[in-house]
Amino acid sequence: MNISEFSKIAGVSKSAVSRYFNDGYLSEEKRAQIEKAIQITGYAPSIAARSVKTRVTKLVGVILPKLSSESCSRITEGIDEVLEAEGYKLILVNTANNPLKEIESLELFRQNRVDGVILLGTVFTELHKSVLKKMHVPVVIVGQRLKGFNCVCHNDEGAAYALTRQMLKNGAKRPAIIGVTPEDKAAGKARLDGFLRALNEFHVATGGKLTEIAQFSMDSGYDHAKHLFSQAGPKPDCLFCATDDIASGAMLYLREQGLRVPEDVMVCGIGDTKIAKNTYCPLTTARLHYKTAGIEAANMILSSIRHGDKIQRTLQLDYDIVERESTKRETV
Amino acid sequence: MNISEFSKIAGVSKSAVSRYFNDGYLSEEKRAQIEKAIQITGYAPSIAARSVKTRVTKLVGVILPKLSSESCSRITEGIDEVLEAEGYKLILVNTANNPLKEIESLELFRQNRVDGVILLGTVFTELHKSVLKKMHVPVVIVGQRLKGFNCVCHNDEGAAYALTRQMLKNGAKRPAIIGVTPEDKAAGKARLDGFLRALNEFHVATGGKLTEIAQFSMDSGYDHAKHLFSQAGPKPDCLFCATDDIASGAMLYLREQGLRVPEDVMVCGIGDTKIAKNTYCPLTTARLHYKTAGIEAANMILSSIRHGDKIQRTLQLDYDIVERESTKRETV
DNA sequence: CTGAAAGCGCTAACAA
DNA sequence: TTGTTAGCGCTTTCAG
Repeated sequence: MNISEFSKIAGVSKSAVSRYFNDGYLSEEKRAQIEKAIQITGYAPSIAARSVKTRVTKLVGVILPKLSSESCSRITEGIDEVLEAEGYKLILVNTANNPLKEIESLELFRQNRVDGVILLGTVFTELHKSVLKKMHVPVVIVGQRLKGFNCVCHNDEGAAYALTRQMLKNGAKRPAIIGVTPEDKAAGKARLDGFLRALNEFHVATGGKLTEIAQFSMDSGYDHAKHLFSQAGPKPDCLFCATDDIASGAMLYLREQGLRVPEDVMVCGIGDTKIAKNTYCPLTTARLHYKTAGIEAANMILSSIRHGDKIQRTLQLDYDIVERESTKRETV
Repeated sequence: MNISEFSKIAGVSKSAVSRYFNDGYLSEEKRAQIEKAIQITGYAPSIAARSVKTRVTKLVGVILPKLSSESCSRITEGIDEVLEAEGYKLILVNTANNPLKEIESLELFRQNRVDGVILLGTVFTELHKSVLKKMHVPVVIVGQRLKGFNCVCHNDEGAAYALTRQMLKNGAKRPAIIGVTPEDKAAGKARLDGFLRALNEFHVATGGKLTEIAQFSMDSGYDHAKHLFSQAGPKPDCLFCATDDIASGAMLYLREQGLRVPEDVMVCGIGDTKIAKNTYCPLTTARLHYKTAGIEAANMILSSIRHGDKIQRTLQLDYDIVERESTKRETV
């Protein structure tokens, strides 16, 4: 069923039908006729054909590294909340942590198919930047800051600093970190920087052997805790983890080894995801506002789509420290 | 840049360009010319215009109740894995547990925009069924069974039965349940049925006061545990929860009250999500194969799209019992 | 193997 | 207000 056929059934012209589904500008009679015809036929206009003419798709592409991670899904939920209210739908690409797929997807979105792209960023290569520069649709990056682009990001360095400082203040003497790749400027580099800044402030040596680089997962946290605590020499007495998931995995290992949290080892994570409340020793962490980040990113992309904002902006959302038992220690 | 303009730059006809991006029926020379022109111009064909002609969008709609739930995101991940390999993209609708939005989205997808729809189902009303019947594109339902439609679902009743039976076998005498609305035939009704079947088998009375109906969340689990344990009369000594999240919330309450798990109260959940491993007393649960469900649903929709299968099928995936500490009890 | 031309379903400018 | 008409950018016969 197409518009011509339908317009005949409704007894009006094609334009009338088009107007019905668009601006309005229509008499009540025609409107009623069309409505009746819709009841009968179930007609709905083809979005593809409309897009050819109008050049708008009402689609926004969302590229993310791992859909089943709580942070990504909460950001995406925020994005969707705003965009769906404006009649946009999300088209999703899960790159499964494969940077090549990020590039591919950007290329795919480059000229058509979507009105804008939101990229939940991880690692940016030169290739990324060059592809991003060539985009013909607005782009917003979430979770990272990249000069020359619209970004919504967290205060990663500040959160890591505050958490580490807290552990040191509570009496920890020998801090270790399980971070992620510093190629990830936010979750990797910035959080490491924050950790180091606190160490520096407390004049604590930063033993290189006490630095692990993990993947974004519980299992990886477990493995790296094992590695960390299997080394010769004095054991760490506090552990800063780049994410709650890593922290939860590390805690699983500590428990296995009969090491008490926080008495023997303090632990903290970042994110304040669901797991933090539930670990056997409730996890101190920094709440990052994932959903809000999604909402703000959606607002930015909307504004770019509508007004073609040429001036780029970076929005940083702050964290809240959530202190639970995993970093508390009675001062002796 | 459109195909006409581009074909001039490439020095070939529009048809040649179209063939390049489709079947290929093209000489090497022309192919090379086109490739060179692409390098220069960055031309890519408009998907919308293609869809108008071919009537395929290479898009599959996914409707789900809550993106940020681990089960939904894992199912979606499975769907994406299969579909993206076949060149399809996902268009996502997060209904935020609003059944009206399910209907709206189905209507939107009814005639166009997507080649197929995968619905992560919750509660089905008559309206749902009538809208589903009118769909002009293939539909697959995940997580529920609905006669007359393609479904991929779990063995909810069996899992609930096996878990409850386990607790009873381990010596529990006074079982309680925190379920979800029985309008949800899978997570609500079937799991309650399984629970009751086990009680029946062990000749345990099913005190109506020991049945709570919660939402799908940790907080709700907490609240309903509180309600359950605040009642007069003997307290339950084992607690079957419809989901891991509910169980984790309930456990938080028990801990607050100084009730030990499993010594005072056994607890189990369903799903085997990340949280189950991390609760202060590791949670016994039934692993449901979410990602596999997504993969199978994607295969089904692909098959329907391609061969227009008219005969409907229901695929049930079985569970695995994962016994952790929360249901263990030394027999006295 | 190639190009001309018709037409997919829709929107929007224009004339009425 | 309304209908006619000329495209939007592409695919796909069809004749060469």
